[in-house]
Amino acid sequence: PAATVGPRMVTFAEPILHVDMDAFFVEVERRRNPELRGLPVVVGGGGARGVVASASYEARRFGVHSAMPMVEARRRCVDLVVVSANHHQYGEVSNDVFAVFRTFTPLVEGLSVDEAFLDVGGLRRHYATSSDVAQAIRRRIRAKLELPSSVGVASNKFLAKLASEEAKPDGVFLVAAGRELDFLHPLPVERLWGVGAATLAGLEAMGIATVGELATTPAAVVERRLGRTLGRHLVALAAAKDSRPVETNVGAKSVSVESTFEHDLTEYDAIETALLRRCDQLASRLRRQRLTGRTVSIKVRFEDFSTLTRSVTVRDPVAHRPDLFEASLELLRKVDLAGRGVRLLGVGVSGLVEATAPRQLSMTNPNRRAASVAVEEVRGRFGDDALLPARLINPPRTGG
DNA sequence: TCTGGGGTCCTAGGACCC
DNA sequence: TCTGGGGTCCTAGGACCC
Repeated sequence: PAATVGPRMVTFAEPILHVDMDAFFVEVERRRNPELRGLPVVVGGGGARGVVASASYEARRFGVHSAMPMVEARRRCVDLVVVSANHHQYGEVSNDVFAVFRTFTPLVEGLSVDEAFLDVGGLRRHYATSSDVAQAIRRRIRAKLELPSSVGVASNKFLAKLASEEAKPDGVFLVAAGRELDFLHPLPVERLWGVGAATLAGLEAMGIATVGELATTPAAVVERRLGRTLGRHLVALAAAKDSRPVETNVGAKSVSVESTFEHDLTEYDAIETALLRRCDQLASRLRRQRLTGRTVSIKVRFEDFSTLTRSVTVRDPVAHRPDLFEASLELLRKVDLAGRGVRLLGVGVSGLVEATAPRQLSMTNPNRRAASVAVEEVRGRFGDDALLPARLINPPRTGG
């Protein structure tokens, strides 16, 4: 909330910024390796089943975009340079970027590693317009971190988010107060935040192609097809109405580890070992974040891409590998694998509770619990690979 | 095109309780 | 008595986002 003087808020007409880093993973890689500049570069999984996580603008000119299978990306751009992802580093650079945001305002709401909403209403005395704030933020990110970014400026969050797309690459785009509908109504409906493939199909079935057409459709008609919550929400957005405040982030709600095998697994033992490996990784992550959780979930994706999840909620929060493995193995045993090839296996924890009180680390066997605590202590000091369960040492090279 | 990995939110049904 | 309504928790699936 901005300061007030008299009856009027001292703020900008367009106080909301959406800052979005340009081709973030690629630009972080380029900072480390300048030879990548000017080339069609993507960051992503290099394996047969990898996809593009981030594409440089040079690569985009060939029709390459994020989420595209790497095989297809290489087909479209013969000279494509593929760099494997280094998510740990992107996380650290992301912290640097967010630190710059907070030199302008504490009202920062992160949406992902490389984008955030900022409410800069409180900077009215320091800048003539919020677009000036946007330019100052971009300059500071470039000066301190050598990274390009784009900023959308608007009177609310969802318009700012749309505006940052228009700003790219390396620019600022303002949706002026009072001109919102001029900007919004010509856009195709799929540009609305929250409209994906399924919702788009529903809207198309109603003959709605643009945001303007959605805005003139009776709310009841939209709600009947899309459901009350979503329908109401989209109709409001189409009228440029979005009163959601910028909210500083609270803690995560779930932590999970999943990965796709290079080749589908059919042997039950191999699937079980892969599950143990994921439990091991998950335990490490939970330890680093000092979290425990009450609900353990597994995710199984079959060769035909059909996917199922199973979950169980336990009384006392868990975080250590043996507990995670025990719970997830029980879930796996409930799944009818029926000789079907398993493409992906994942395990996760939700219902998170901060790991402070020792009694939250439930284990029925006190000796095993003591051993697990010792393992986590060693890993905390010497790294995650310092101690491994026997069956994870020298694993067969099946990829996973 | 043959489809990653990390998340969030919503819906819906059933159990259970008052 | 054969039948209420609301709240909360749990599970499963799905849409969506980057």
